[in-house]
Amino acid sequence: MKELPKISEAEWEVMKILWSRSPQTANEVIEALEGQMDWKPKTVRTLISRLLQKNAIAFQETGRTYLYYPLVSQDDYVQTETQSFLKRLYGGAVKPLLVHFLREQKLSSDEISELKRILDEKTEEGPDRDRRKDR
Amino acid sequence: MKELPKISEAEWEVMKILWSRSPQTANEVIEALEGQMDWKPKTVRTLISRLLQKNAIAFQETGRTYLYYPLVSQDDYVQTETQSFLKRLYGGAVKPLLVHFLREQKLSSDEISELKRILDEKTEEGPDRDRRKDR
DNA sequence: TTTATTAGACTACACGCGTAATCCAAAAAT
DNA sequence: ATTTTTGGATTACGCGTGTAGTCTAATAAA
Repeated sequence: MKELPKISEAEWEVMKILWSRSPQTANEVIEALEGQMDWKPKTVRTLISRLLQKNAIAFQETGRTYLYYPLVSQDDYVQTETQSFLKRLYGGAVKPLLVHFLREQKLSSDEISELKRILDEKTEEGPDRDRRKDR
Repeated sequence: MKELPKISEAEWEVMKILWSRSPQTANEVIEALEGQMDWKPKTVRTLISRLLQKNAIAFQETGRTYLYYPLVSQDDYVQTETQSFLKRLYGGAVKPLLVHFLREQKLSSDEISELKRILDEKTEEGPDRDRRKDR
């Protein structure tokens, strides 16, 4: 039940960098974002500061510079965000979203096969398992 | 390629009311939200005004009051929002999200069956169809 | 050693959003 | 006819966010 700090869209970009590798200095983060985000270095530093305030990241001091690293896991985030997104747009129901995606999106045969496999697994040992051998 | 106006979270609640039935007067919308959102009537009116400015809704004048109705479809919205959400959190890849959901969420046996059926359909006539009878 | 650079801290500022309150003209009530 | 109510328009205000710039102390360069 950890309280995940709210991370804005711009801040998210910084987090992705730190999730992909850490710890990193501000300059490394700035460099990593270069060309992809078109932000001034100061802008990135502001985002880093805000993430610090929010306790989304922390740092180890090494001499005059800091080495930043995430305090929250990307997985936790994706999980939480997905949950609220789902609630907002689909009223919390997973199935409509899945149906939507399965229908609309282009999936390769391989992907379809994999999804089927996963569904099969769930049929085997899901929590909603009906104890009969259905099918 | 229509430019969908950005709708905030609070505004979304108003939109849902109007999508569910329209046209409606401000008071009807206010009433519909009552008990569920705990907003002062003025707050709802503000949201309505902002949606007007954004051209997300419009109205027909009838005497002294207005009858509001949506200018954008919920489907378009869900579609667009889902797309950007997907991009933000899953790097645009649908499969990871689907896998995530299929794994984490509790789906009933019935739902699982339905999803399988949909996948089967896709196997039959998908655009990526590999012409072999993959078993 | 004096000067220039740089990292991080602090400050800035406009816009969107949540959350209303005030103002005004018209309609309804008295 | 005068007063009250009410719908819509306008205004308010603090917080988060995007997007930086300035200030300061310390380090690096000259």
